[in-house]
Formats: sequence, C-alpha cells, structure tokens
Amino acid sequence: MNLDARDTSLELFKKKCRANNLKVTPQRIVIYQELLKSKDHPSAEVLFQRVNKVIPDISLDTVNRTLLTFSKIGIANLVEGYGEARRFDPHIKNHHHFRCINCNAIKDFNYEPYDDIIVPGDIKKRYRVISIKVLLEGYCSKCRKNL
Amino acid sequence: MNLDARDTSLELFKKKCRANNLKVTPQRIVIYQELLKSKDHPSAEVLFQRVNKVIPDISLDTVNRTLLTFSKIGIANLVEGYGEARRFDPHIKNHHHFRCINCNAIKDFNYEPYDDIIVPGDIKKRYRVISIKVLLEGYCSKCRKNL
DNA sequence: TTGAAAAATAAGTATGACTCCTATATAGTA
DNA sequence: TACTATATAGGAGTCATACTTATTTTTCAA
Repeated sequence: MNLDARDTSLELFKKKCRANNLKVTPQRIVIYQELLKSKDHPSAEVLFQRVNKVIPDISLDTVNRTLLTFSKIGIANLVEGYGEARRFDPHIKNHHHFRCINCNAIKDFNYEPYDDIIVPGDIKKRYRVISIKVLLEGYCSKCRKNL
Repeated sequence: MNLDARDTSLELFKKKCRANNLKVTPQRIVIYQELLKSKDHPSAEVLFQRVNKVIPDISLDTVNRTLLTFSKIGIANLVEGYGEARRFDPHIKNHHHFRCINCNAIKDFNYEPYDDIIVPGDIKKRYRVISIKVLLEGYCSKCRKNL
C-alpha cells in the first residue's frame, strides 16, 4: 500500500459515498476536493468557478445539488445562511434560537446560563463582537415524528 | 396623559425613527406594528401579506426595504439565514463561527469551554437537538477599521 | 400655514440564486 | 459486456431581492 494523505481522504470519501448509495462520479470527486481546499465557506457559485477550471463543462446546478447532497450525508456543513428568504424577528433583547433542519422553523428561547458565555480572548482581540447567540439545530416536534 | 401600552410603543417607535433621521410614514408604522405582533419570524413576503390587508397598495419592496432599515437601526433583528447565497463548510467536526455583520465574512474557531454548553431541559424535551453552535456576530478586523 | 427640499414610495424591471425538466450519459453490477 | 438506476448538462422557470424612476410625503423653516 502506498497511500498519501490525499489518497486516504479520497478513499474515505468514496467509502462514504458507497455507504450512502451515491455513485462516485468525477464531478463529485472534484467538488469534494475543491471544497476540502476551501478556507472561505464558499457558495455554490464560488465553488463552481473553481471546479469549472478542472471540469470545464460542469454545470452550476450539479455543484449546488452535490453540495446539498454532501451536507445531507455529513460530508459538508451548511453554514448559517440557508439560501432561503431572509427572516426578521421583533425581539430586540438578546435571545437564542432553535432551528429545525427539516422545516426551517425557528423557535426563540431564553436560558440564563447562556448569558454568561464568554468570548474567547483571541476573538475579542481580532474582532469587535456585538452579540453572542447559541444556535441549537435539530428536529422540531412535528418533524421528529416523521423520521 | 392617556397612553396605553400600544401608544407608548408607537411613541417609542417614532422616537427611534427621529433619532435615526427616518421619516415616520404610515407604511413604516404599520410594518412595525405587524412585525411586533408576529411570533413566527416572518420573511418580507409573509409580512407583506399581513401589511397588505391594512395598506392594500403597499409594495413588497417597501416592506423588505423597511425591514432591513429596521434591523440596521436596531428596531428588528435579522434571523440566521441572511437572504444571501447558501454557503458550505468542509469542516465536519462541531465548531463555531464569528460572522461579520458588515461584509458577511465567516471565521471558524474552536473554543473548548463551548464544548460543555448544555441544552436547556425543556428544549431537550420538545425537540431533538443535533448540534450546538455559538454564533458570535460583530465586525471583522477589516470592517472595524472603516467604522 | 405654506412651500421647498429631502426622503420615501409604488410599480415595473432587472438580477441573483437557486430549482426543475428532460434527454443523454455514466457508474455500479449481474 | 449489457442492463438499470442514477447522475449530469443545459436550458427554462421560479423565488427572493435589488434597482430605477416618476410621483408622493414628510419635515421643517420661513
């Protein structure tokens, strides 16, 4: 055997695909590799530009669809900002949210211990932090029933 | 003086508008009132439907623009999901984010104490929680300079 | 109270970000 | 190798948001 880190990660990727009945296509491999390299939480469009250099006739739809698929099977993470409509909250005071990853419902809650959460020193140094929110994600009461 | 709770809140609203050099228009008043009533973190479209019943010829653009304005001057809050492109992260392991409210940059960080954050009992009972994330928001190093 | 200036609005158009459709191509496997 | 289920490209459609412009309003000072 002669697997460097890259091969190992690629093999792992293939294993995960097979475990989820996903075909290992050249498109998926390149999208995976380009995402792994990314330090900037790219959008589908941004990653498409990079993948496009490797596979010139890939479509944006494929990149977007594939990224969503990856996030469903745990190969990638969907960052805050979910590609849905912007939503507003009349609550001004700091509070926290539970978000259903299935139906996107958002529930407010307050929890005193969360008010004592401190900001890491190096974050404080680098950025100006205005709010601290805890975001819990999972399935709401309705959606957990249908699992 | 004969101010009930509603009048008081309306006066407060007008005060905030003036403090920010915003004109107090009938549209803004109704949008504010309807948002205050909302328990569901409405999108611009959803709130537009409600406001529309009070002001039939209001435009969706006005509702959306006004909500953004409100969130800028602290009358409303913009909920996770910012109406921008969906973004992906190759990091699988649970970690946390700092997000710049100006340029929307997202920075990953890890902080051990955050790994011990517990889920409130009543949330645990009602929902199935899968992930706990701390979301810090404010200004990144670049943007804080230009303030 | 009025009228001018600045700001806000409605309506229509444009753009961006997906999302769907369908014919073709390909991976997995018998 | 051939078959079947999936995946893909490309184009069209949709939804959410932003822009443009002419008109209307608010605000404020005379």
